[in-house]
Amino acid sequence: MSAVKNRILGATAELIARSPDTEISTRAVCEAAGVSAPSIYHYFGDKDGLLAAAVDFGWERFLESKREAASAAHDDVADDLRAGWDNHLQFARENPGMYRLLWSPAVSRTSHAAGQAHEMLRMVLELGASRGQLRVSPETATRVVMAAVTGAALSLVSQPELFDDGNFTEPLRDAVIAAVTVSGPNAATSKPRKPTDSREPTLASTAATLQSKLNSERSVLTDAERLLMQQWLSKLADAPQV
Amino acid sequence: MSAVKNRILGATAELIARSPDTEISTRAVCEAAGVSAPSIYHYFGDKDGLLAAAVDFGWERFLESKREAASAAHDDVADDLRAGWDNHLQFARENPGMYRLLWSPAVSRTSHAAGQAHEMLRMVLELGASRGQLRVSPETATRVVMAAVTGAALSLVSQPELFDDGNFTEPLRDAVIAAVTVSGPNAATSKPRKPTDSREPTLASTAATLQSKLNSERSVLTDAERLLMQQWLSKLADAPQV
DNA sequence: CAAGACTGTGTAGCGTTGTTATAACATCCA
DNA sequence: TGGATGTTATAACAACGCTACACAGTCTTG
Repeated sequence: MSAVKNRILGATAELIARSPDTEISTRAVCEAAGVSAPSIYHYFGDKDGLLAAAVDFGWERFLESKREAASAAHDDVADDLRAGWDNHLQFARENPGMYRLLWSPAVSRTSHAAGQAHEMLRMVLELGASRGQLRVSPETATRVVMAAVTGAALSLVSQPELFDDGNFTEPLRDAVIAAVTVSGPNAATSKPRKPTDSREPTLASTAATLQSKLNSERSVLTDAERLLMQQWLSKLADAPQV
Repeated sequence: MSAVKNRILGATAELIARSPDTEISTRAVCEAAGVSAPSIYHYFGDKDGLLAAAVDFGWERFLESKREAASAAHDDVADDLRAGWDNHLQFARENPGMYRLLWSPAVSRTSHAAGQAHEMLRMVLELGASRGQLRVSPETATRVVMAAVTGAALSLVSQPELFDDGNFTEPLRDAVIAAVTVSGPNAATSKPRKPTDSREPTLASTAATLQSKLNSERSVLTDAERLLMQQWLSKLADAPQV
């Protein structure tokens, strides 16, 4: 690949990472890369082609760095799914600008990154299906997991003020994985949920109930007591069930 | 509201719906609405303001038409979640352009639609939590459900070639709902230590339930935290109901 | 009733954007 | 050496978001 092409790609990636609103101009790319306008169009056709190439570039580098660790190394497909989910979220956190670009109307049709991720996930799931570890078809499982993880990632990078604190990705991840896989022989090592009699409230659900009641009703506690208690109730309500 | 403002808003909505790539120009809006450029800036400040207003407009109309049907009409919060989920997906399917716009970098910071949806969901979930139907805190449940449904909706409207056929949204929906709620329509009626006439657990009864569970099960709290919490739970459980 | 203030709209134009026609430059094979 | 090919720069175009300014309508105020 041409050195100039790589320089343009690198400059674009850096500008995307810097720009908070993911809106960069071709002229800024030219200045940063030390080339002039027509070079971009010579190599990438148009602006969308450049952005798509930059997204593919970043995505590919990330996948490359994680491929050996992530790809189908486990006996239980649930472990593969967990690893893939976490990697996906890691990429989104480290490259928020590029991740949002992936869903930009113009780019999403020209970039191959999303399709690649989809395809990789499907292969992992088909392997799991061949072992009888899937509760639904590999196609459906791919769509379910992919939609959930992209939703989690986009929420994180796109509305951090609503989603950043707290830990909502793990419950979602485990719920999705539990929904598409059968609990295999190794399910003991990975506990999505404690199999309880579901009509009986759990420690966590009771804590959640008390939490809301404590907010809405007057009680004998002082304000300071109530505040500290709310913190602990949150911990209890969101803690993984033991 | 000014008639001209509404005309601009309607023209913008129609252009968004027509344009496949969600990229419209202010000049096209002017021509379609029969006004000239400065009017847009007089009413909406800038282009992002116009787009955000258009998204809010469409979103608000959708919410209005569905509000009475969706809002907390059921005894089981899981039914509310199912209805809300389906409504959310319906809006995305009917207004794909606007839905994608909701996640556009510039618009998502100026539009209130996403925040409104988040808030409505949180209120539904807090009501469910007060009935003891939630497995996690309302905040976490809101984030989990919201991330999942937006992921499903965005996948549908943004990559229909990968997601449109087949039915992946229902498994995802049910998995998420099962993960954040306790199952069973009467999950709230499990026996507290201090039984009351009402089928709904009281603040005192919930505190008592948590107290016993906190003693018998391991939790994430330290010993000191648990001890102090037990004292406060005793106060709550024994306090006269207000 | 008249004068001014305010609001809303149109005209014209600014600066910037994505994009391209054209030409100069370098490199390589004959 | 000489053209053929691939790559880069100059300059410019059309369309864009946006705004300064002037004019028309309505409302307040004396």
